[in-house]
Amino acid sequence: MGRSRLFDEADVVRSARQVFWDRGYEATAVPDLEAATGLNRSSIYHHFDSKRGLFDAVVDSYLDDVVRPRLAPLMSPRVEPGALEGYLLGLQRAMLDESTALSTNGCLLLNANGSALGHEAALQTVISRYCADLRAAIASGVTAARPELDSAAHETTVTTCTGLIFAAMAIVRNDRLAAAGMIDAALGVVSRG
Amino acid sequence: MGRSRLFDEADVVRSARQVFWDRGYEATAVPDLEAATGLNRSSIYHHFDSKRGLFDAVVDSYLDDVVRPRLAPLMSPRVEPGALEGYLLGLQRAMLDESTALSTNGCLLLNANGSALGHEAALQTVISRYCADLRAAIASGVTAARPELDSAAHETTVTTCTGLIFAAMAIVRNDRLAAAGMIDAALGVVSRG
DNA sequence: TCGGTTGTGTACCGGTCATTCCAGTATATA
DNA sequence: TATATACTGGAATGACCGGTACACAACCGA
Repeated sequence: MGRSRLFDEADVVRSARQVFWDRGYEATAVPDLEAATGLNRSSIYHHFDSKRGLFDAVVDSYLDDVVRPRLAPLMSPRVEPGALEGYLLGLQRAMLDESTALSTNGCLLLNANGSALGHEAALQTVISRYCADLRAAIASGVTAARPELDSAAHETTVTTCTGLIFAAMAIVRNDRLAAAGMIDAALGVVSRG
Repeated sequence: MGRSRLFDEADVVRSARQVFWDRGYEATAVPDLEAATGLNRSSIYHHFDSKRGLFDAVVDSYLDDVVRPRLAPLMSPRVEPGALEGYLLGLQRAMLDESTALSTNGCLLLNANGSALGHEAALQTVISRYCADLRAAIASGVTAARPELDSAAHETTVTTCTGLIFAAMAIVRNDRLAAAGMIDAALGVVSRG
């Protein structure tokens, strides 16, 4: 059945992810992707069809490898009372560690949302689902942490907590400490408010 | 002293602002700017030195014409108790009105922060100052609205309110109603929490 | 060993990028 | 009116963009 590929697709997508995450879609050139992945142009186009095709694979891997692992404890059928606090502390820790892509670049999808790609229907759908999933996970965490809240207070707490996470991811590129402060505020809202 | 210019600089920068705001810096081409401003390439380069020079002028005009007017009631020496609520309601109204650039594009500076320009020192400085000014304005508004809060509660309220504004601006492109919900949460935090 | 199939490398494509040059035009001062 | 100065239009610049064509290399099943 022909020659077998010489690269590991997951590795390639991860390398490409770093570049897109760092520079954004528009500012990333195909030669940058060649250099980062070690793949030749023709291989990239053979396996991913286009620069955009590789970006779509990167988005999938971002959701699978970056977003979901962190969110997993909040998406299980039985959520621990401390799961949300654990999630927030883990996020804060990553944001304060300047060696992580999260702290230097924020959220790949929120960044894309603010770029020209943010007006594209296909990506909008992905981002909408991402937001909905994140919000649902936070809601589960709030339910587990604060089961006594009435419906309105629950809703407010979820919105505020989710918003502070978005805010932290939007600003972490510019000011890590400010982002950490947003997460602190989220921790406070969950535990006290 | 030679020929006088045939265009109004404020008009030109405002037209360019719409394009940069909509597409982001990288995805905006000089021909797009020619079409939007009505200026020829040579005039653009003569007056603004470069695409980047025009973008810098656009950033200034964004701060002067978009950000500061809204924030003005919160930056005066005497801030009304209802000033922050008024600011938040005005922001929410603009975000729900699909004909505004704010609702379709979010914040020009936060979008730039998430693009490749976000790694550039010069723009980082501008964005840091913007964040600091916004936070200071919110702090004045919180002081006026909730003078009874102790220092810690004041700080938490300011952080939460500022964060929810960032969150709303980060997500409004994708989901106007979600953004409006964030502002609602901010209103709740200011009035009750 | 051999045909068919898949993966990879080199070279190239037309198009567009930001930028520059320069000739020519308009105007303010002298 | 003369001249210096500022502004503008059009054409051209080299570099780079994303994408493609094609030959060859490697490997599978037979």
